[in-house]
Amino acid sequence: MAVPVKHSVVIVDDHAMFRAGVRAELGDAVTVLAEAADVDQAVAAVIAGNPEVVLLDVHLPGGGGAEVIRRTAGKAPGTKFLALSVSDAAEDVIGTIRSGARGYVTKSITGAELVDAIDRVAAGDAVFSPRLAGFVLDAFAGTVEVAAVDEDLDRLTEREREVMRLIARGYSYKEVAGELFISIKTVETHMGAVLRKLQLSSRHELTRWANERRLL
Amino acid sequence: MAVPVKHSVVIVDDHAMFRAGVRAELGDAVTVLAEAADVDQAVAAVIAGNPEVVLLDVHLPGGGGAEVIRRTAGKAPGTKFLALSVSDAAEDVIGTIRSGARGYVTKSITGAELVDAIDRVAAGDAVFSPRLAGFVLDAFAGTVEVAAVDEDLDRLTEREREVMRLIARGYSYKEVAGELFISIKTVETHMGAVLRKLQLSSRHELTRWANERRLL
DNA sequence: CGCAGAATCAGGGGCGTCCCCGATAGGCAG
DNA sequence: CTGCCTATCGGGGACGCCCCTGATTCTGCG
Repeated sequence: MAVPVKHSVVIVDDHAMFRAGVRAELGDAVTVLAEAADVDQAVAAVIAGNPEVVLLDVHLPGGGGAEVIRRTAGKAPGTKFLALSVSDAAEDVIGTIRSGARGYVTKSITGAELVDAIDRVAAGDAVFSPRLAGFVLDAFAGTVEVAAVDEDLDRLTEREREVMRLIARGYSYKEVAGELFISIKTVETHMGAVLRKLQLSSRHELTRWANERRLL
Repeated sequence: MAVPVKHSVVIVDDHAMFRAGVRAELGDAVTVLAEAADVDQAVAAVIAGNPEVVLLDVHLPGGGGAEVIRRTAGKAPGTKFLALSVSDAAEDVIGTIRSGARGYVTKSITGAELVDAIDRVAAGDAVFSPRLAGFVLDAFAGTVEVAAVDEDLDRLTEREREVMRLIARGYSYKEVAGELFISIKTVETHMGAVLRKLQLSSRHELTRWANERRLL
């Protein structure tokens, strides 16, 4: 697991203690060019240092992490942004990615995982915490990276999607049957197809799956 | 600003990077006996080390910071708890104080301020971030909503609360049984009591109930 | 000591969930 | 016409969830 190059990074977070923690966890695996506590400092540090990767807090005084990306656009060639946030809310994730971040990980990440994420972002990969991948894939349905999961959804027939929506809302099989004027057995058949096609194993997982994609 | 004694502390937070940051910011102003990433580790560390002050994250896997205070009650004489959280929500603040914390500061605090807060809590003072003081005063002036939730919760026994938390997170009865080293039948008994006492009728309603009250 | 509460467990039953094995009927492309 | 997909059903089974009636042990309290 040798790391051939030490990437240059700028750490942006309004909590000094968290910046210190990131710095300590990264150790000498990367070169920390600068730290910044707000948008103005961050913009200045990124333009001045032209780092390979910027570790960017989403909730930041002065306009948020997205503002940093906007104001440094074109002024720091090659710099990539990796969002690092406590928030796993869909708005935050999608908003940050739309602004141009190449990855989004939560602060529950370990130091080793963060180093790996930095390496991958620097190499051009998109990096996301597993739980957040759904948000991004849904928001960018139609782009190349999301083709795999989007195909999962497309494989559902119209009827299967109807059943799926009701089940995800908490309806029992019997209630779905009454709602769609079909028998319970037909509902079971459709649900079996839904779970198989989406690679899920229970209605509970389906509820989470649908919630993550804002399908309700 | 001379600090005559180095207080002993235990740092409890589920983010390793934040723990590292706190440790770095505190420097040698205090003696860090141990770190803990969840409720079980925290309880063990507090009882084993009997620290003067516990820096306690509010949102913690395994029941939250309040659970740590409850489970160490009477087992760590002289130990005081200082909540250290990103959240400034009234429920979090009040709930933590009700559980027995002697102070509550947000993570935007500086290292020097945190050292000062630790000193004051160790000396017996109550320490609050200025914006949070209002919440605490309001709570002791008599708020109804928080009390209502507490009454419902208080009717549950300790074991019932453990079962409830796991079920609300999506564990099956069998998984809960394995987690708590008891039989499925016992889990069913506890769940029956939980649903009856909370006037709910299914595990799905329990999930919503818990989510609405931020008990996860 | 007797009583109450808490925690542990068993058996059995009704119903929901998920799966397997089928079947029939209609639409549509090769 | 002949598959192929889709939608619609059925039987039956395994297992999970929820409720019921029991039971034992331990602890604390008057």
